[in-house]
Amino acid sequence: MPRVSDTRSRILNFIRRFLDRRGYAPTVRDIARGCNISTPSVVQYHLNMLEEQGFIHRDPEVFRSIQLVERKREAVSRVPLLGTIAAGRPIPVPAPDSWTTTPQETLQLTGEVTQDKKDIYALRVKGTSLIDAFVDDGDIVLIQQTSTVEDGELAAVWLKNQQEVTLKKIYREKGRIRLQPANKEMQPMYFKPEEVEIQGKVIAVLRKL
Amino acid sequence: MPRVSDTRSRILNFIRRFLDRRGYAPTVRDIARGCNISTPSVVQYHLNMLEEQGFIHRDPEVFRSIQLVERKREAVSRVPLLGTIAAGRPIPVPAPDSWTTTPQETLQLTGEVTQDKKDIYALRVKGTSLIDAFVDDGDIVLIQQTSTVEDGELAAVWLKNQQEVTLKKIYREKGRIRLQPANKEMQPMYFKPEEVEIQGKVIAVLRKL
DNA sequence: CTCGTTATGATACACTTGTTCCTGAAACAA
DNA sequence: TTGTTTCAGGAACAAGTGTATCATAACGAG
Repeated sequence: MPRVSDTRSRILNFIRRFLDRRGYAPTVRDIARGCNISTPSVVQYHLNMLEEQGFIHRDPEVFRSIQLVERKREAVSRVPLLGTIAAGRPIPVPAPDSWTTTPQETLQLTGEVTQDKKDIYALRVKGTSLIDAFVDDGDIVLIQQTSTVEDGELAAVWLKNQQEVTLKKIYREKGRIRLQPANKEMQPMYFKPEEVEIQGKVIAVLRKL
Repeated sequence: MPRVSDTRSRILNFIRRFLDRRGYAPTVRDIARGCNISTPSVVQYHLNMLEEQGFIHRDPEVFRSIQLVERKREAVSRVPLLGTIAAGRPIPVPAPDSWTTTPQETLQLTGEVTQDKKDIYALRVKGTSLIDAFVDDGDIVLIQQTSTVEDGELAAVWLKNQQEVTLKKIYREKGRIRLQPANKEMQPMYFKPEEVEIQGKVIAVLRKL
């Protein structure tokens, strides 16, 4: 982390305040006025330095394009709440392109929660069929749509014979698949590979009270 | 919610995509190009309509000042992670002013998760002593520091005699306090009012996998 | 049909804004 | 000294940009 000169930290703070209060970035002349700098060229000079040092990002020639790198991690992504997950119903898995177009309920979550994963969606849990995964009625499950699940990861699994969905840790063993409940006191279940259908990977569980 | 014409919803979607991808708002000419509109004046016309209908906000004469009203709630707040919650240890409850001063681990969460509550902090759960509240080892519990808890709310409770902390729904009955596990199959416990100490209210539970 | 509303189009103006080029001061090392 | 780096100030340019004006088309209500 390079040191920041006095003027530059004043500029950074001004950008922060400006973004918080106005919702968009300041121009070089806004900064000049706000930091008692008499000319845009000085601001331009410091902005170039700040960009070199990795504090901000700008798109050349684009007005009001200053972005704070420190706020990139606070990026809020909108996770579509696609439906409910219940014992006797398969997980609804629509086409990814319909996620953004269809106006539906969305959760606004930080990367802190989504862990910066892409292609994730949320489902609300209905019923107490998932208590062996410590997931209660009303909880929200964040699922990453993926076909490849590592051994030991918590997966959303559709059991074809039982016509039932569960959340279990998955282990591939010779000739069979072991589904291990998160609750260590419960026994694992074994299935043939063709009996289970992996719907996705559970990224997070959110319970709002 | 007023109806949105076809062109206007296309414009709205374009603004959404532009904000997501670039981090700042488009100009009227950006929108014109992106929505196959031949002239800025048409975009201007629709932007005025969208502002009247309350979908967007603009600062007059300011470039790239379009803001989506639907995204006003995305405010990110930093929630301090104050320590761990374990069976045999009381909940650490430091003075609120030390939350902001001491540099510690913080979670960046949207109002979606914090439910816009104030005075909240987070604790990481250690051990499986809270499984009767469907809270597993490693989960993060968001707690609002408050002395008043409504009946039926999930509270963080310190049991003085047992020297133990639990998360239970609290009910005040005549001469005693009933602590009801979230797990409906488990039996409630009864205590004298002076035996329990309410530390706060559980706002949310977050499990990252 | 006529009329009013709504939507689209072309053009132009005035201002905003990023950028560049120049000068110069201050600090510091060789 | 000399040269280099960093920072500040002034002025101006070229392009970007919000906006206004006028004209025209589409469309439904009466």
